[in-house]
Amino acid sequence: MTATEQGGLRADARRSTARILEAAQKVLAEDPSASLERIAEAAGLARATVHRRFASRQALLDALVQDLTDRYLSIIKEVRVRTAPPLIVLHRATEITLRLKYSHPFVTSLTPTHESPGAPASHPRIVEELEVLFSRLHAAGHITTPDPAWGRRVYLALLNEIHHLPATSFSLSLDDDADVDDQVDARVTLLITTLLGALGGTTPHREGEAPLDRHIRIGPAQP
Amino acid sequence: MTATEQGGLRADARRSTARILEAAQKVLAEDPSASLERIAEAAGLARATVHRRFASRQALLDALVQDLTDRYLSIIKEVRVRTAPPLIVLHRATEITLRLKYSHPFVTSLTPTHESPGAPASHPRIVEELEVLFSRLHAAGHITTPDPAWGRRVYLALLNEIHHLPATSFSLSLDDDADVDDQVDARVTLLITTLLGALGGTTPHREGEAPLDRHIRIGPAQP
DNA sequence: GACAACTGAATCATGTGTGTCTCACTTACG
DNA sequence: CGTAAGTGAGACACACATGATTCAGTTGTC
Repeated sequence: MTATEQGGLRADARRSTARILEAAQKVLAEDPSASLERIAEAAGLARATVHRRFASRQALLDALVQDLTDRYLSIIKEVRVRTAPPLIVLHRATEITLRLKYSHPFVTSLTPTHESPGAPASHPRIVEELEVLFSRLHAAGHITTPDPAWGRRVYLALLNEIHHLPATSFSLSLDDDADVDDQVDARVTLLITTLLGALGGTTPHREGEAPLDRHIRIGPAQP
Repeated sequence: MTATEQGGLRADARRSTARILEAAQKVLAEDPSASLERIAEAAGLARATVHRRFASRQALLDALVQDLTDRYLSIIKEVRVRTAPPLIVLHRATEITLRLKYSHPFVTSLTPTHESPGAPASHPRIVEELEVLFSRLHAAGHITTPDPAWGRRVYLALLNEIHHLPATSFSLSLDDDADVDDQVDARVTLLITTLLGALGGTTPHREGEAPLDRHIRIGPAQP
């Protein structure tokens, strides 16, 4: 059900739609105006099939967004935006979002109004979650910026930036799974450090200090 | 000479090129894939004329970039990137860049490789100036981030973000000249405050404090 | 295994943008 | 003022993406 309501379709038809969506990701990520021909080719299908599964180009794009939104909303539940400690939420949500940006590079640059640069905002529920998170961060004192909208914008901008940051900055290959995890962790940390510095009253990243450690207090008191 | 080497062209021909470039700005800013037809219309000229002045669509886009780069490089000289106090440089350069982004909204989103999101980087000399500025900021202790590339990226991202920030955040109309100045000043201040916080060891914007005052020391000592 | 569903390949229609060309006209400039 | 340069309007060729349609062959499913 991740891929936009598949009705009483036959198994191979479902496979086709999935392949098309996946291929569209890759191709459109490199060239947002790529033709359906090229998408079909990348999917190993005939162009006619693409037209059969999606009534129009726009319908395909919509399905792409829908698919991503579905995935995102289902994953983001685990983060417990309203109850978990806000810095934990920030960390986990960032990680999830970043991973999604890596696996679905195109859709994340599809925000209809480019009110935000290239982030998976747009969807009202996602924006809402963001607002909750940031008001909680503010209430907890991790953020002191008066304008909450600015805070969210900075976050999304940095998210985008950290996403496009070349891998060489972290000097690791992208093939190995473990390395990918390291990549993500390093990026998330850098992003959060930067964000809290940008918006917060705290003084982040003085040489070799892990800033989260000073903010996060979980579980029973430590002696 | 601001508009790409005009050879021995007649006066009206030069006017046409200027009109086309100006119209292209407006039209392409709203729709980057707008047809030459629409650009010609916006310029009050026939489509044929556009083709006469610019051999191809790509040539027009190149001219657009060239034009902006020329303007930018000529203005940026006044900033004295290498000699003026780095925070002053940062402030003035930001203001200039922001104004340019307002008056030339399209080209600023034309960076060929989207290595950076929508900033007027790309051109090697501009990148170079940026590097100088940031290394000076770092040397002066205003920035403590180890990775200089990340600093530049954050700056460009924030620049872009502050540019697209809706005017309502500052509650002023965009028609009056004075108001525009206020807008720019407010935005530049917010950007620099955020940037220094994000990258620096200093603690920025605690309620109602003007952060620059703590960093900038110009002229003779104050009693 | 039979039938329905799905696919591939090929064709056709349509729309749209680009770029060229011509010709009557207007405008700049010496 | 006269000539050369520039423009507007229209026609034309061309490329390319989208979308519909048809039909023979393949594949899922009951």
